[in-house]
Amino acid sequence: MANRSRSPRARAVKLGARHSPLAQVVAGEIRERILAGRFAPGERLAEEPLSEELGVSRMPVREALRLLSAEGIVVVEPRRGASVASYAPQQVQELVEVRATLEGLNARLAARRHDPAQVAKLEKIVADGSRINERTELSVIQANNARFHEALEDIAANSVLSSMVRSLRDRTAILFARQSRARTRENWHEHEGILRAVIAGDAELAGILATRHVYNAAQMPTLAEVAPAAQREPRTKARQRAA
Amino acid sequence: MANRSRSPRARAVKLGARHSPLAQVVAGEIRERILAGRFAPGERLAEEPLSEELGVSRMPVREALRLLSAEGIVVVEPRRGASVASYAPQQVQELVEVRATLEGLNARLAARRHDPAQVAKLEKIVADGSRINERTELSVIQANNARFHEALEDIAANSVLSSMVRSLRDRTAILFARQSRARTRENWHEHEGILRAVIAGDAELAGILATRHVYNAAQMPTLAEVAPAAQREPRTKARQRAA
DNA sequence: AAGCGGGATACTGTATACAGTTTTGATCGG
DNA sequence: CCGATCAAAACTGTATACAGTATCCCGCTT
Repeated sequence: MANRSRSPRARAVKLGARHSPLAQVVAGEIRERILAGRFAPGERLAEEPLSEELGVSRMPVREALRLLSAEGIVVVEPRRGASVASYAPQQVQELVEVRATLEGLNARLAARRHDPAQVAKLEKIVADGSRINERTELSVIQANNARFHEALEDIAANSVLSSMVRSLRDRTAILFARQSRARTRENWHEHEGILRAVIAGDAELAGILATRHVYNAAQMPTLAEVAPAAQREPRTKARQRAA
Repeated sequence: MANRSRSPRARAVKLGARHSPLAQVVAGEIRERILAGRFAPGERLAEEPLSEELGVSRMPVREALRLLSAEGIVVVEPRRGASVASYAPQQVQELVEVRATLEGLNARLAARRHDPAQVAKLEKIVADGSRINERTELSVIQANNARFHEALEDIAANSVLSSMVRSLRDRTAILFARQSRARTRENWHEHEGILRAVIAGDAELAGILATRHVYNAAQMPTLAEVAPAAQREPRTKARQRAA
């Protein structure tokens, strides 16, 4: 009963009115827009305009923004509010380093625990993937990528790792969306290689491939390639380098 | 007696009244209590009681709880509110795996970028640390540990990595607080080894030592030592809360 | 005695209100 | 024309209000 007078908030799309955690719904909506590029990096996300547009009060929006901030795709500054995260080259490098490492761990874990049922799923993904090429529709490619990652995460079975990697993927996704198109084929070949290593149970290889895959996608040199600092070479104390 | 005939917000310690981001202050307060064990794992953290106790309204408390939830030391369930995170053995294992990997990366990065000024700082920490033993006051030990970690993070200079590692440290801290006492000396020796490797610029070694250090502290076999694909259960979905 | 309503209670989710701070914009002086 | 100044507008931070849900306790039924 008591059908509330709908005066307060009745306009706009009424994304509210759902009986689920509103903040999450709102977060999903905003995340989607960010990842789709409808909100540009650096753009400010004021609470009130958003709340009006989505037809909810400021509180769920505020909470959603904090959520996204925890995911790293939004930045909240003390008395300035939220804006879409935009990463300086330095930070991109940082993100990639960490993500490469964790994707490596993920693949290694997956390979270690390979069980028959899961392997079957992987085989299927490999098969489907081989049909992908540069002209494949973007959404199909993305769907396949998503399946690849999900399957690997499922097998690795480390929820802590999963959530961190996912966050890193979102953050880098903002950046590499462009290049990914051109790398479609290599991309898939690399995925394939990783899957094969996992299927074979070769943890070491799977890890290395996954790590390198991230660096490749970022078109960035791997950690090992970058630093000649401590190379093979008899240990001659700490070598300061003037260069 | 639904009457709250008290002046709006006048009692309690008045942690508010600061002109800084209240939610952060509150988060700090709660975090401290959790890490100090004043809130036990699993204990529920209702918003209203907390807000009364801290002398602020529910909103900053709510926000603080979400913050802590992002850090992983608090869990927020849809219509049940927040409670102190409590990890099942399975998840502890997961946390350790990830943390070990990231601490390894951190040490490797630090070793790679070793610059003279920073190295001097490390030398000092090594020197101070050598005076530590089982009877050293806990706070001193903790301070030294903190310095160790901070210095390493500073040198590694990867802010993304830093924040993730820090979160993982907090989460595991809840668990290993106990054992750490007994391991004081080994602990320090291991730190020392890591620092020496970093000072020498031996990235490979520093990484391995740091990774192993985490597994040791957790008294858990390293990834490599675990029997590959030994025990495997069909991946139970999620642990439902019964009762 | 043990399970079953039924309601009081305690909290969470969301909305609204208001004070205090940035940000913006426009006016005035150089 | 450009820069400084000040006030209005736009937002954030925090408080309070209220509806809707989980919880818990207690008496009732079998």
